[in-house]
Amino acid sequence: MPKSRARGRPREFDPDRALDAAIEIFSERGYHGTSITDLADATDLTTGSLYKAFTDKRGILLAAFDRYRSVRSAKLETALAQGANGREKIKAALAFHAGAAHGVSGRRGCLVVSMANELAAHDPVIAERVAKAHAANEAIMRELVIAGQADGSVSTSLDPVAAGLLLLFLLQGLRVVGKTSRPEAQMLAAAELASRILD
Amino acid sequence: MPKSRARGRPREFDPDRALDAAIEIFSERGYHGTSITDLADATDLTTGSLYKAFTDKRGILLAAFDRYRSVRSAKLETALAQGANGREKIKAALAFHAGAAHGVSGRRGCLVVSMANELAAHDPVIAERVAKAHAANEAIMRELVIAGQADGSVSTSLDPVAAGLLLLFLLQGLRVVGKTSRPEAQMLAAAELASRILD
DNA sequence: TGAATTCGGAAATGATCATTTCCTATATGA
DNA sequence: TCATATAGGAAATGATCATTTCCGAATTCA
Repeated sequence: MPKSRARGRPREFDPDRALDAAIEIFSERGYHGTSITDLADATDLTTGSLYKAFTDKRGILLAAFDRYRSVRSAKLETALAQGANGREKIKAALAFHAGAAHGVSGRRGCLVVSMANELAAHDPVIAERVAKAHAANEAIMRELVIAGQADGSVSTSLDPVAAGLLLLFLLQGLRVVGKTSRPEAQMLAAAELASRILD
Repeated sequence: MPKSRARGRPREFDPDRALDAAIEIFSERGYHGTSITDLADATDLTTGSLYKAFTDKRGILLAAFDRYRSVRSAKLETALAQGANGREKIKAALAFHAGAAHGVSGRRGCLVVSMANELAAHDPVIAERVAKAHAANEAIMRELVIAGQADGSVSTSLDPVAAGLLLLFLLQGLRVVGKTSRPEAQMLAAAELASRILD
């Protein structure tokens, strides 16, 4: 049977579109630097509609954070699929993040980094989501190291746990430095140099 | 001749002490997350005294930023002096930052990272100071690579420019991940693994 | 068709914010 | 000693903030 429609007047806007705008603005200005009016302007919605859909400002952030994560994860997955072996996949991940850490998207910044810095110390829920995001990326890198060791593209003398965390540091640091723009080639060259730890 | 005292009523508080409190609170809560009342409470001063000494909220931040940089730089210098050669100095720098990226100071965070994320995109003056701070740390790391190549502790196949930037990514990333606490040993082991790029 | 429900939207609310003002206190310099 | 200048401190100011309220519109269910 087809799922029955919701009860009252149907929502006229796409919440995901609104969250995409929220992601941009929260990433660039931070949580406290963004007002509901800013969000209403960016989404072309009234504050009432935002409150009805997301409860409050923090609700908008939480939803935006989750969407940011899922969108970025999907894009990373396709980038990783390009790599033929563990080492190549690690280089693809580094290139993926370096690609986001320059120009417009570089200056906009990463929402995970932004929330880690601004809110993690005082908001346990945000802290947990940030920690989960970090743990997920760390795990991806660690598994790529292990896969590379299995396929012979990564040295077996490398500790996968420490290497996974090291690569996480790198990914996050790229986005911090990227806030004050650098040429793409420079970011990429430095990031890919990290593959030397795999020798 | 002894420098003559200033004209009016002498200031009763030590501005550097006030800035130390401002550094802590700005690092932890961010600029927009910190109110003048918060600063007045933390410094045991009235808002009037803060405004007389630092002009406005942004002036407090700017002064705090400069003080943070000079205090941290001095501590890094002494940490580096421990290293016998280029490689050891690089490991000392990594250990120095890893040491700040866990526990209480880890959760407090780095003011440079915080300002890069929150304000660099919209405040050109802050952006320039952040860029200068990054460039300074990058230069230190680059020069250590070059010194290591001269003393034989670092491979000459390494590009010092790219390596300097890579190490900067690492230092900043450490502070981001450190916001959601990790055990010191874990941070240190991962950070020091970066010395593999020097082989 | 009509009761129930949710949405869109504008205006109102009360809190908090950065900053200023005003007054008193304490110093210098002539 | 008195004019000048700056600090300390409390209270006032006006703007902005997040959130709520209220009302007309659009939809479902019986």
